[in-house]
Amino acid sequence: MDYWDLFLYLLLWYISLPLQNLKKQKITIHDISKALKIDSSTVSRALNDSSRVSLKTKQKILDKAEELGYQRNILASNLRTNKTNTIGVIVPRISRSFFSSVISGIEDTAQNSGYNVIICQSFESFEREKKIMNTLLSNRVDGVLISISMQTTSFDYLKPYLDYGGPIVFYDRPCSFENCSSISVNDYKASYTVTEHLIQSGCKNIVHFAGPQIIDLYKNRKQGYVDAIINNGLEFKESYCFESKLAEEDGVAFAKKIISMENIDGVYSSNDTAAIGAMQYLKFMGVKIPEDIAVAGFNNDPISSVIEPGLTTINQPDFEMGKIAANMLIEQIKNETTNKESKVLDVELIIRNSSQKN
Amino acid sequence: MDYWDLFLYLLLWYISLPLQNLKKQKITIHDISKALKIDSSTVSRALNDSSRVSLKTKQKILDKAEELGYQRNILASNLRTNKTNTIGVIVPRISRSFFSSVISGIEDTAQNSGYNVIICQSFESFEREKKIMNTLLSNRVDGVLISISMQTTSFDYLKPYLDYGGPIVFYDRPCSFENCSSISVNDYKASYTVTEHLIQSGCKNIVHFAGPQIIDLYKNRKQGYVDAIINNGLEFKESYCFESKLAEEDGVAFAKKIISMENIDGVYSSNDTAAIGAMQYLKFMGVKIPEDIAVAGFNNDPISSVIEPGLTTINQPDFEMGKIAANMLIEQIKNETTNKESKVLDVELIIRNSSQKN
DNA sequence: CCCAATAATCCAATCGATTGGATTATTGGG
DNA sequence: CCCAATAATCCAATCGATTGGATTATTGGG
Repeated sequence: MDYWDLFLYLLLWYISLPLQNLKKQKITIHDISKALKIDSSTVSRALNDSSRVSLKTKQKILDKAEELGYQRNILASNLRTNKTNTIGVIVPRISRSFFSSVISGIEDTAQNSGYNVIICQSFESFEREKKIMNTLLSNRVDGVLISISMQTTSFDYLKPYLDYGGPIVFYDRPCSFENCSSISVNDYKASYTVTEHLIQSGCKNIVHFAGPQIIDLYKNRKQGYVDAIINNGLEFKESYCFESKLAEEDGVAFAKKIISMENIDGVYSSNDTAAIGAMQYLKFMGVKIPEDIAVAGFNNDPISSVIEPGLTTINQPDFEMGKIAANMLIEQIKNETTNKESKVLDVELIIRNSSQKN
Repeated sequence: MDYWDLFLYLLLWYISLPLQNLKKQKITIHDISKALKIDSSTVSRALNDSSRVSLKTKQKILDKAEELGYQRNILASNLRTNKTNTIGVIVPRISRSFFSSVISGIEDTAQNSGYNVIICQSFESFEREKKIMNTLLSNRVDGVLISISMQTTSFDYLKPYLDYGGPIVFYDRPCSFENCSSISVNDYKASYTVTEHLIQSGCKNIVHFAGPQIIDLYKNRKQGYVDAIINNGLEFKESYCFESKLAEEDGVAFAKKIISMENIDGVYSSNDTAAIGAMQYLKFMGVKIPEDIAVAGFNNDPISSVIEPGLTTINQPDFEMGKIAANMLIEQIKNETTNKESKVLDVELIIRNSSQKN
């Protein structure tokens, strides 16, 4: 008989094994409700500090919640209130220092306003961007901040989210779509300034590394370059413009072309990454910077101050842009309105040795 | 009478105004259910491709869902199934290139396995880390990947999440806590290798920029340095070890000290950031690298190949680490088990000019 | 001590999807 | 054509928190 007992005991133990690995049941308001014999609605109100609950009861409930280790189930709360207190951020790549600063700004503001942030990388892929937008909609984020990918030309994929009533704010790469707000820097003016700076430094034949022209941002940067060239009495040549995605390899490839062109004495790249690729190759080939060829970039990546010579570039208020973008979005979420608004921030020309011929 | 009609019309229009800004009601399975006179449970099963629904009905439901623009409400689904298909990632800073590569690896694996990723930055703050962990628990993420902050010494704040049954995997900065898995590189061995390389290159008095010694990772790196020094017949001096958070400014500050020490001929920094800060200052002061002082770092930041001379450093399999970490976590989520496992990856010494005296 | 006014608490429905079990419809062998 | 076996569909409860309205308890003036 003792053996039988032992057997039963072992059997029960064996059966219970898989259960030990299951997620423990979390404490809910109903547990508190039962423990105190107080209706769960009152518990809910107490936990939300409602004035409909007496101080005495509130304290009892809070104490019990603490004691049981209660943790509000946000999923249930969100479902009921139809809010998630979460904003989605779509970013081309977080590894670009510009974007990671913007994100820090966004997080800063969001946290102060009680919002969570979901960061998603599109890796400059349109397909990925569409998928992300879908996920964000499914997750019912309260708003979306987006910097579109270099491939994005159609914006229909944003429709479902807008129809749902979620606000969207474009940052860095603005685009005129429906009544969405946007925040960016004055790319045209910045570009004009850098180009003029190169000209004043003595450049006569300046090539331009342009980004994808389907993106307004890069179109504006190119236009700034074009106008500065023309307004300063130089001749604009389309053959001096190289379009690419501005990766480091693109810069290297363009540098090769430039060397074969022989008369080039200046480079203005739409970002630092490509500028640095070009500089590395030019230096490797014995071209003197800035004496033979002056170089300027855009973004003020940390790397631009480390390379030799230091790279002249444009510094953008990245952190601030993130803060403002988040503020604009949260404003719209709270007001449940969508009054279009386009903010444009000013930038700063950082002059280093790469551009100073004299 | 016509005026009255007009008045009524305007009144109705005015009343409806605020409604226009409200979020539109989304289509639910019940809308599909009503439209087709099919029970919502069948609709749900059809949308989940259950075998309990006939092909014909399934098609009808899918068509109607498409037609109405149905979008599954993930919140409701998650609440019911007690799963979120989301993993949380806590990272000190996304702007560090090492971490952004790890994240890319994590996202890659996660996406392939159907998981969403929430990225949260602790900015090396313990307080922030605790808050984030709380948010992740409240949001009931299915698992957490964490690289602890430089301030983290106590791990009690992880308890509630572990009690809840959520798995945690440490990456990059492992720590022996309960039965949590971890993945990291062989910091000790890497450190030993770099240090020995500096010695073989002719360095006799090598200082070490150490990270916070409360973090195992930095302890291991220091130990590798110490042992390499001793095993190669040099004298270890505690005064040659400078502890800091390894920011660029720290590197600059240490460089100042080094110059005043006069006999130093080598620097091994626990990260590239501080190494580069030091290099910049040393170069500025006219110290020749590597002839006067050889320098080596850790991480292989992009910047390390751009600075002159190129910085000798350790390349870690960052992207791979992210992939493996995510895989380990997802494995645990699926199996609902937590068998502790510590993976250690190997690294690669990248020799550039900053360390080659001869 | 009574009763109206106010405060505190409870009831019951709801958010949208999922799921075990019950019921109804269909199939096919005899 | 009948009926057992199987397929397809429906019923009803559930996940956990919230909320408008109903009910009960308390307060305080007379």
